[in-house]
Parts: sequence; C-alpha cells; structure tokens
Amino acid sequence: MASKISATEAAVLGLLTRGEMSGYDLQREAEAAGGFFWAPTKSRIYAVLPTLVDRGYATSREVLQTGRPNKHLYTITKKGRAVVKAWLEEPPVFEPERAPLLLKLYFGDLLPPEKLLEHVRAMKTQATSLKKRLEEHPDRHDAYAELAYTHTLEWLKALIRWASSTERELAQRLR
Amino acid sequence: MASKISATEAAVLGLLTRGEMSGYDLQREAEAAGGFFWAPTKSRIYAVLPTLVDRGYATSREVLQTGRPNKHLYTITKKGRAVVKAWLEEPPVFEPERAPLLLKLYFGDLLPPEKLLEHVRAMKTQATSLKKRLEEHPDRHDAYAELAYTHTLEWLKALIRWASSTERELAQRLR
DNA sequence: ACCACCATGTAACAGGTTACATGATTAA
DNA sequence: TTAATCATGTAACCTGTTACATGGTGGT
Repeated sequence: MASKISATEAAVLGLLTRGEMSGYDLQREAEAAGGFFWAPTKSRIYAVLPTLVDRGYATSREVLQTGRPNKHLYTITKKGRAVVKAWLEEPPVFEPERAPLLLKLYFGDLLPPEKLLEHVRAMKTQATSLKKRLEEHPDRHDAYAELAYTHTLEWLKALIRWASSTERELAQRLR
Repeated sequence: MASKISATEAAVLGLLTRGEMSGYDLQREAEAAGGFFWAPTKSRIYAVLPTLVDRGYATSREVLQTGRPNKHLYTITKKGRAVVKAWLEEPPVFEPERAPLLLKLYFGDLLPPEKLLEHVRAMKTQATSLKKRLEEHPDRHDAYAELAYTHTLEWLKALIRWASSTERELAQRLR
C-alpha cells in the first residue's frame, strides 16, 4: 500500500492523464504552463519515466525514427491513475517561504543599506515582470488551472506591495 | 576567488557574526527565529560546520565536558566574514512558489471538488496559525529582522485572502 | 517516575542541478 | 547560415531528510 510518489512524479503522471507523451513532450507541457508551479529539468524527467514504468504506473512504447533518437511514448496505467489520485488527495504540506531574500534581510545589518535597497528593488522588478508574464499567459487550460494561476498572481501582488513599502522605508532611513 | 557558499552556510556564518557558538546553539537560534526563513536539520548543521573550518571561514575550539559530548565552539574568521558579506551582496534569486498545493489545484479536475475545497481550507487554517505564531513572535531581533518578518506576514495575509475567496468560489460550484 | 535540556554525530537515502554528448531537419 | 526544434540520455555533484545511536543533569 506504500506507493509513495514525489511531487515531480505526480506532475508527470498528472500530465500523462491527458494523453500519451514523451519526455520531450512533458517538458514542453511544463514550460507551456509557464513553469509557475512545476519546472523540472530534462534529466530529472528522463530519470523519472523509467522508474514509473518499473513500478507499473505507466507503460512505454518505442517509436522508431531516423536521424534522431527513437521516441519513447508513455501511457498512464490504471494503477498510475490511482496513485496520482491518492497523491492529489493527500492534504498538501504547507511551508513558510524560505527565499534567500529573507535571509539577506534578516542579516541586513551586515551590509550597506543601499545594497539592501537594491535587493528589494531587484525583487520588485522580477516580481513585476513575472506578474506581466502570468497575466499575458495564454494557456489557462481549465477552471482549476485558473485557480492555481490566481493564487500565484495574488502572491505576486502582495510581494510587489511589500517591496514598494519597504523600498520607501529603506530610502527614508538612508536620508 | 570562487568561494561559493550555500544559503545554509551563509546562515550559519551570519549567526556566527553574533558570537562564538556551538552546533547546538545554532539550531536553537534558528528555532528562536521561528524557523520562518531558515529551518535546518541538526545533521545538516553538524555536517556544515567542519567544512567551514576546512575552508578557513571559521575556527573551532573544544570545550571538555563530562557526562556529555565535548562542546565545539565555532568562531567566524575575517575570511568568513568576507564570504558571508559577498553572499549577502549577491542579488537574490527570485523564484515563483512551487508549493504542492499549486500542483493539486492545477490537476483539480482529477479529484472530487470537495477534496479540493478541503485542501484550500486546510491551507487557510495552517496559514492562519502560522500568522498568529508570527504576530506573537517575541524575538524581533532588530529592524532588519523586522523587515523579513513583515515580508512573511504580508505573504501570509495574501494567502489567507486568496484562500477565503477561493473557498467561496468552490463552495458555490458545489451547489 | 518522567520529561526537557544538553550535546554530539553517522549512514542511508531521496531529490535535484549542471555539464557533457550527439546529431538531423526545417524555417527565417 | 544561423537558430530553433526534435529527441535521447549519462555522470558527477550538491543539498537535504530520516532514522539511528548515546547518555548525564535538573526540574515537576
């Protein structure tokens, strides 16, 4: 009954419920979702796929090709579906943010205040551009994906607000 | 010039700038900060300390004790200070949240809507209790630590708002 | 009697990144 | 001619978690 899978394995299996795919396809799918909630490296994907087959969560067939490596197409099995479903139903683990910026702030007394201000501005810039990317994002797949997108959007808005007010505060301290 | 250090190493060195400490002390410090931006396991700390000494970022001396393992006290060196400072000055890497909940939402069509609602409620509960812990938190060390705390607080508030509105939306869909 | 505190660590495992290696096809 | 797309993977490394192992002191 164990059948523990990692978030990455769950994501792979989740995408496979939408149809037969290759490792290459999976990575494109993840990119298409903007890398907002899952951003695997290809080596990880290619490492994971065979282990899913080994455990009976997917089957694979090889498509012969010329001029490039043969393609391996993976199909999710009933067992695989059951396992993702089980993973999805587990209560999600909640953890506080552990971004490097927080550590840099926490030890702020160790560096010049201008540097800190720079960091806050940099993060605001990045959050803003990510927000733009997200808002312009085409692949709103379905109503559920939409929920995930809004979540990220609200998070970004909060960050930007925080950055703006912190920026003001730090700038004031510099005067 | 390489001298790359990880976030954990930076955190350890950062704390060591406040005085001589043992591995045990370091963990207590991290806990005292509420584990909000750094939550190392002890095995990690004990693994990291000797490597800092090897690289000349800290020195250690042993305090003999009876009835318990000898204590190792670590002191940061000049080189160590330079290295943390360099790490702190590097522009922080910014990354979108990659919480499991987002994946569960994204694949929401694979599970019963009540389950999803449950997940959202669970996360709201946890965020709320974390917020309470944070607000009641005594060790506001200095103005910089304060900035880090506000950051986390704003993040939590945004999550809770999002959870509330999502809860309503999902509940409506269930009717 | 029991629990929290003090204080160290090792070993096995899991998860993930970076760099390397190969090479044809097709559109601008 | 240059870049993107297609398509696979291996090897080395880094970071981190979980479980195990030990045992005295001091307070309720």
